[in-house]
Amino acid sequence: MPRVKCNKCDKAETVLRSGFVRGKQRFYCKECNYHFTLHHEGRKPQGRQIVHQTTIIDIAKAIGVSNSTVSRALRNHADISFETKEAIKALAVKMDYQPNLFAQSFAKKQTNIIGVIIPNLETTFFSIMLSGIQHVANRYGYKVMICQSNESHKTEVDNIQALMRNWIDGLLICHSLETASYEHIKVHMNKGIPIVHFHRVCMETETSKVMAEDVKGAEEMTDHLVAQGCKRIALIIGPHHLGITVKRLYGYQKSLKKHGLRFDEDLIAYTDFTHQSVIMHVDRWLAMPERPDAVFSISDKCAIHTLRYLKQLRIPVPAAICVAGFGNDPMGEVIEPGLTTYNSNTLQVGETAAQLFFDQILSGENFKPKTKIIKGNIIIRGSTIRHGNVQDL
Amino acid sequence: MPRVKCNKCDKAETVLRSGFVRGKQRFYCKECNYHFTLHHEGRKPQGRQIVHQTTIIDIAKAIGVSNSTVSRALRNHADISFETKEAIKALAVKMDYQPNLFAQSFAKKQTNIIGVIIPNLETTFFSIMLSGIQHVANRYGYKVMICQSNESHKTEVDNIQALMRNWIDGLLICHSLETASYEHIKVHMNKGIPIVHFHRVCMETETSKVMAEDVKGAEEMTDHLVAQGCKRIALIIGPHHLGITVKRLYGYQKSLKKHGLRFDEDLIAYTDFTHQSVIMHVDRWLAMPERPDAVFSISDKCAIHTLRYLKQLRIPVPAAICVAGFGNDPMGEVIEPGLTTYNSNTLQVGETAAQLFFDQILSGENFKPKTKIIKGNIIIRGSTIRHGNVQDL
DNA sequence: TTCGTTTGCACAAACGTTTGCGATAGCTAA
DNA sequence: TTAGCTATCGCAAACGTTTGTGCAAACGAA
Repeated sequence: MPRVKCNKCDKAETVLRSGFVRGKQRFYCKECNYHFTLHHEGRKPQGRQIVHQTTIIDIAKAIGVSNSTVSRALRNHADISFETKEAIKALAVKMDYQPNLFAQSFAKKQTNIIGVIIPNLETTFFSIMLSGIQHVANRYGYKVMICQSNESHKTEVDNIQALMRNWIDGLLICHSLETASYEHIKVHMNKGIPIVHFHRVCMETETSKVMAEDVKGAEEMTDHLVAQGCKRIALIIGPHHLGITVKRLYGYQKSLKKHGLRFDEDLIAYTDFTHQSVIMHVDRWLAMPERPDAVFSISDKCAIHTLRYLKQLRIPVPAAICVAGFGNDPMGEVIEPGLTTYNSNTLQVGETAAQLFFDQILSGENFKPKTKIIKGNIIIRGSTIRHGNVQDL
Repeated sequence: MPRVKCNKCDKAETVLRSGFVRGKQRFYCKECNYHFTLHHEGRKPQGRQIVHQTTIIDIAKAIGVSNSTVSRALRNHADISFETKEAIKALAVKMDYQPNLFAQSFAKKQTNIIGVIIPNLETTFFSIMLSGIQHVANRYGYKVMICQSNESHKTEVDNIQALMRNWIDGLLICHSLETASYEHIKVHMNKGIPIVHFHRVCMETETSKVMAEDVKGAEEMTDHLVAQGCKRIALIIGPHHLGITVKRLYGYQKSLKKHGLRFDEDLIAYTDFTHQSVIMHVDRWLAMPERPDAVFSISDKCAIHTLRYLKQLRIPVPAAICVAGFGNDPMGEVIEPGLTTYNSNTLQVGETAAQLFFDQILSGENFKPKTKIIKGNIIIRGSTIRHGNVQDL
């Protein structure tokens, strides 16, 4: 018989062993018909054992007030007397109190975190937009949580799902190339979490949107190429379903029409912006009986691929073929000849996206989604200058 | 007399008005000596009114078990019977249950968020490392919260402070240029939150570190320049206190010594990596009676500034001056002549940094900080090739 | 005085999940 | 049978903060 006393009757002779539960010896008191295990200490703290941080409760105990008073004092609530406030604040500093933002967010149901989904981080274009978002967010005391979709629709959906699980106060998204359906966005439209689209926007949803001057920019660029004497202007665009594809194609067509040039479907390359797909189309064009005399890409990255490939083939740029891009990638300034491009003010696109989010949460119920077009300007460099003395604008 | 009944004695005739409290009429019952205000509904939910998300409690009520059972069922705990588990899981799907990660983290005192502090996002070099971190983190189910220090020490300190307020499970940091003291890191060393340094590391702390082959890379590059016939090799480095400055300078000196070349302090440029500071030093060098015949920059960005500036001055590269960089910035491949550089496997640096964090949390108490050196390789391009037929390695 | 008002603080619920342990019904082996 | 076990589930604390409201004391005016 074990020498253990029953928790109820305090007798030892009626206690029997009663198996194990979760690895601990269990006992049974016949008289009380009572099962129990031994445990000496109280409830143990669980989870990773982190060094104890000073809490509001610690301060409250130390100074002899309630924790609500401490909470209000630290937040300068009017209900607390000046003296109490000062005493509490001083003690908080002395005890190195750091508010547990986590508990705070939990209580307020507000995280002060914005989720951002972008195709990837390595592309300068996207990282610059991201930087713009970050700066504005920081100004409002918000943190930014970033997910990369890697241009995969599935990853994008997964990321949204993860972010939306009560993490974020808002979502800023630039869709992946693959994304053609927007159900994953619509599902979250009624949850009260503001969603802002930027760069690659979705026209099907009632969300705020930020984009470049896609139509005007493409039109201006095509105008410029025509002015340089180009008559067969090839166009590198993205997938059919992409907004910027549609809009920049429209601007291009508008310009052609204006100048009485024929639109040739064969000069359009729907790509996924990869090196491979660009080269394929350039090869195709070069094999045509009537070669294009200009290539306009709606992405600087692809324009640079084209430019380098043409140089590799010893085809003179701009003499034989002009090359123009869109987006003002820093690399366009370094390559030779310099790449003519449209400066779409990438940083400002990011900043505006974040700003629209704050507009929305600050205006509350009666907010109507806004669409902002960020003004840009054409930058003319060597890759399109045929008759000299054209200055950078 | 107001027609209001006392909450205690239920009489109306003894009740008097008793001022206003927080904008609401207050009453007082003479007989009970009891103050009260009227309020009809119960406690209202506060904070931003978000659409109600299904919680564990909802499921528990719907199916008639306790919430602990639901929690365990969803996490596949052994204590729950197969049938119950299946029923709960099915209902969870049906009710579109999304676990509140926030409450989860709060209860477990673990956020599954890694904080990352980098100088900025626009620089390709950093955004690539960041991407590496992200990919590894995602593999482990962690999210990444990013802060930019903008090369400012104060911002860096502020960011750490903010992140450390119970937000993050770990901190990955690449110090700002200004950072020369590491007190802000040491303060957090004993909080049980793993800290990993990458790229710009801190040698004063017992933290895990990831860096490139700084000494060997600089030495190899200098060797290469010497092999090209260069005898006066100028060096662009960062501030004195920076680890990569010290180590790459050391590698450079090692090579000079090996080849019997004199070390000339005048050929060393301590910069802050800005365009301006680079140009200043290049001007200084060009004005010297004995001009350098090579410029080696420990940052590709500065090497590119140099290269472009020399081209602008019509100084032939590499014929008059060779230019070499470090870091394998994609731009080095595009510029003409191509920039010789040291490929430090930036992506892998980021990946390894994240991996070291997971190594640490997985190994628990008995973890010893590790230092990993990421192997790199020299990439030889036109900017340093003087006697032809040197192949890319 | 005495009623009416303000000031300053305390109490406790609420947030959603995890988890240590209690507890019972039913099962198994002696 | 019955003592000893196991399988399943419930209860309630704990996490740290915010916030609606109760309430006593001080204060002011009639």
